[in-house]
Amino acid sequence: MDRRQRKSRQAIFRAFTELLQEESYARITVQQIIDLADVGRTTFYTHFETKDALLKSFCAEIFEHVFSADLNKEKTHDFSGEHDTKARVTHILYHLEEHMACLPGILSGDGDSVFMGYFKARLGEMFSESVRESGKAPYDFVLNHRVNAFAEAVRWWGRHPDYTPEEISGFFFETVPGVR
Amino acid sequence: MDRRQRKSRQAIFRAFTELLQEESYARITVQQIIDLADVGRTTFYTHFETKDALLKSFCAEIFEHVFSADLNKEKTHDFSGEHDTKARVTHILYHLEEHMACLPGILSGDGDSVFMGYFKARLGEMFSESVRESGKAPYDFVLNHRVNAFAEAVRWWGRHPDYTPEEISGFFFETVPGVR
DNA sequence: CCGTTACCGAACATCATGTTCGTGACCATG
DNA sequence: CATGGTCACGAACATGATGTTCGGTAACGG
Repeated sequence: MDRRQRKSRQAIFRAFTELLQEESYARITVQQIIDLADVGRTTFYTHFETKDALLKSFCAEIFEHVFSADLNKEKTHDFSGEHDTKARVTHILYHLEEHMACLPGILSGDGDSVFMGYFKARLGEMFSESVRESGKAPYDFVLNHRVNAFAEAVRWWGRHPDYTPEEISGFFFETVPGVR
Repeated sequence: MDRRQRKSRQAIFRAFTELLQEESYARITVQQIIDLADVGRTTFYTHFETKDALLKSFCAEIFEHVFSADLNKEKTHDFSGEHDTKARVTHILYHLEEHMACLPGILSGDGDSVFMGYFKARLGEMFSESVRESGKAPYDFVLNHRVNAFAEAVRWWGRHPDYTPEEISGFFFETVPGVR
């Protein structure tokens, strides 16, 4: 890829992350992004079709990072049973922590659905095998509950950033029993 | 209040609910509302400062209805302990069911935060006494989890409308143990 | 060195929100 | 019924954001 392309793309992402730490996604304008990134308006739109497309790429990149790192670890260790899931969850939290500063900006208002959409899809895969059909509640309901419980735990974390990943993980497993 | 005022206000609400059943809040324009309500643009803005203000009024009205009816019932019966909360929850679900058709429109994308903001605030009050400090997880975390679990149960219900309020209530208490 | 490709920036089109204003209809009083 | 005050009307306007077009310029890579 052309060096100029990389530079522009990088500058846009950089500016975007910076803005997200001070303002909610909905209130960030393309103008602010291109001013801070110091690229032309046209350049922005050749890289990203819309503002939403930027957010999507951004989220996709975060989660690829967060979850692929997790998969590597999984290959290396290959635990089984309860311990494995706990380790994975904690590990995910560690990787999410790196992007913590952006979370409030993304999660407030409009960007929420994009971010959570990606996140919950990934979590759904991860928890899908952990649900046992036991009571009357449909599989779907229970899976949905666990996915949301974890997503909300992360959101809660964003408002109480002083806790460690291990603590958050602990709170989650304590509050949502039955996860293996 | 002037009859003309009531008529306009009612017409706007009516049009809004109707539109919400077919389109997400974010995609509904003021133009659509005033066309369907058959009122002037000026009229709309004398009744509601902004489009968001309309949504807020709308949500406020729904929840006043849903929760105040619940409080009446509470006064009449005044159960205590587990049974009471279950009855209240089921009752809330019954009242929410009346507005079910609007939910997908409100919950997708932008309106979500307004609706959920109101909803969770109310639920927070309701569940606040039900949380016992037992494990390591902070009170705040546990309360947040229960509130969200219920809110998400309602959202799930919106995607699976064939279940009854009792069933949803049952799923909720089965999935989230420890609620009194 | 040269063709290709990306960037620039200013202007433009479009669309939705919210405002202004003069006019006319309605309503609650005397 | 009369009359003053309130509300509704609609067209035009201001604003602000998104996304597009285009001719010119500079950097890249072979």
